[in-house]
Amino acid sequence: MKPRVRFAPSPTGYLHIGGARTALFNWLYARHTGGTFILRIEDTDAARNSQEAVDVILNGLRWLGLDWDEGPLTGDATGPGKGSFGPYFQSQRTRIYMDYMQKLLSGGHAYEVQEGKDEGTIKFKMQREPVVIQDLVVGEVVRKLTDREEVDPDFIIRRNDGVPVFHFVNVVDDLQMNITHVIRGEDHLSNTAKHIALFKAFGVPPPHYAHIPLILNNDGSKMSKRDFGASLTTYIEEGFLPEAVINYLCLLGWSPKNNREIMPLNEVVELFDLPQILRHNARFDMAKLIWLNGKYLRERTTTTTTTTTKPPPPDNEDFYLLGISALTRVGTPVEKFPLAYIRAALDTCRGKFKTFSELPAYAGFYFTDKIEYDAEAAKKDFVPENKPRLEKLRDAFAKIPARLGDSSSGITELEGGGFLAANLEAALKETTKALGVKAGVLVHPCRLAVTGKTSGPSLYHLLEVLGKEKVMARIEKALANMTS
RNA sequence: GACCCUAUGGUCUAGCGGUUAGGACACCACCCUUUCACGGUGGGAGCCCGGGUUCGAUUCCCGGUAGGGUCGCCA
Repeated sequence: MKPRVRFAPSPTGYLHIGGARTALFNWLYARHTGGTFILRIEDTDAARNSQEAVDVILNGLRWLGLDWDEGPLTGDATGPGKGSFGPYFQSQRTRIYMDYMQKLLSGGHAYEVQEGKDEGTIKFKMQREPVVIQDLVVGEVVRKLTDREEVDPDFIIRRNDGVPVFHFVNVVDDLQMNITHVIRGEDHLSNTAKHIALFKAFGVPPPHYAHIPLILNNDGSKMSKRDFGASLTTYIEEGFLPEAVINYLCLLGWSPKNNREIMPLNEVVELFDLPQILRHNARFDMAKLIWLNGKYLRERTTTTTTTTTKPPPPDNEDFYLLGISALTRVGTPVEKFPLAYIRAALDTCRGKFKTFSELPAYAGFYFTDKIEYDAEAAKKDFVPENKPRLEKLRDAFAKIPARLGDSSSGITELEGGGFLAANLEAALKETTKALGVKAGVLVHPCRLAVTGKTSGPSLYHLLEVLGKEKVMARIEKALANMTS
């Protein structure tokens, strides 16, 4: 029988990065074995459930590329789904729960509490002996009763308002949906004893269990909602590439064991299996994710192109889209600039940054005329002796004719002789020669004058994209700032 | 408090009875370069502690310590 696995999140309004990895491992196992990956929404706690909260989960999984074979198609609990074991929202399965609850009651495995603090609830008669759990990741675990359970091992499976509780519905669903392998976070390991007892009471063998270690913060503390990076939404918004996030998640708690770091998902699908999952928790290392993201980003957009060279790689529309949204997100008025200019500007940034969130700081100078000079650099570069040098450079640039339409059009150009990177470089080199200085002597003050920063895209290409008008104005302004 | 899981550089990991303990991120230095980034080269940094078992333990066993998890009318 082919494995049937499920990811069963509760719609809390966000998708935890650890939950995303649980989904990934389930998905990987299903794809590796040719089994079925099921998405089930555990929305029994009606109070805080909403369609939006479910959408967060669906969108997150879709963004990661984890497609499910059975489960809801929309965030609407009463809406359409696919698969023949539905409904896939627990809120829609009351009938099923009532039937199974009845089975337990009539079989003498559960009873309604008549008095005391638990009055009105239904409790499951839990066994008093230790439960043996055969875990595919952890191995054999003998779960003994805790001191409190020693007093009363029975646990509530239906609240006094009639709503069945997690342990019960979880088991009923897994049973009714023919789940063969339960792959979930290790936080459920202790609870598994209850689940196994429940399966036993229903007279069926429990599924195989595989408890995967948790993801902790970089300092080793538990990762909760508040911690940066805990929510998958963050990665979507910060402009991470899904393939980088997936790749990183694969490497947390699992290893290809051949020193490989960057792996396409289909290769992971081939190699992945449950027994080789690590047994210890992993700390989340944002720096490594960022490095991976940079790798993928560069792989996708590595060609440095400008208006004057060949057209940008064809399938990189999303590079512009992601770039524009990153800029817009922090209030950069990109809409005031022609698309061709924006694209040309973004092209000069290709391969230079690791996440799109770095872009605004990196390329902001393209979209504002208020250049604020890096104070330390200004002290170093805007010195009296550099003033005549920068003036010389300005004069050299002045001799180069502007492109038609200049700064606003971005693509129109003069035949070979305009304000282009190659010509600008030649002019600068010539000036340095005349001055008898090294290129850096002119490059640094020029870059600072035009961008306000000490680092950024290729100077010549950036000047070309900016256009003669802006370049000259910015150099003038810088000169005015310098004392002779 | 009880119960469960875990323990290789700062982080992710390979190794699991005899290895110069391997790789990656991060860090430092140098090279490349118009800056930055990329790419090179080199470097510092590790088997949690204590007992066993063994000719020999990072590797096996026990204890401790530390971290994490669970014991809910949350999931």
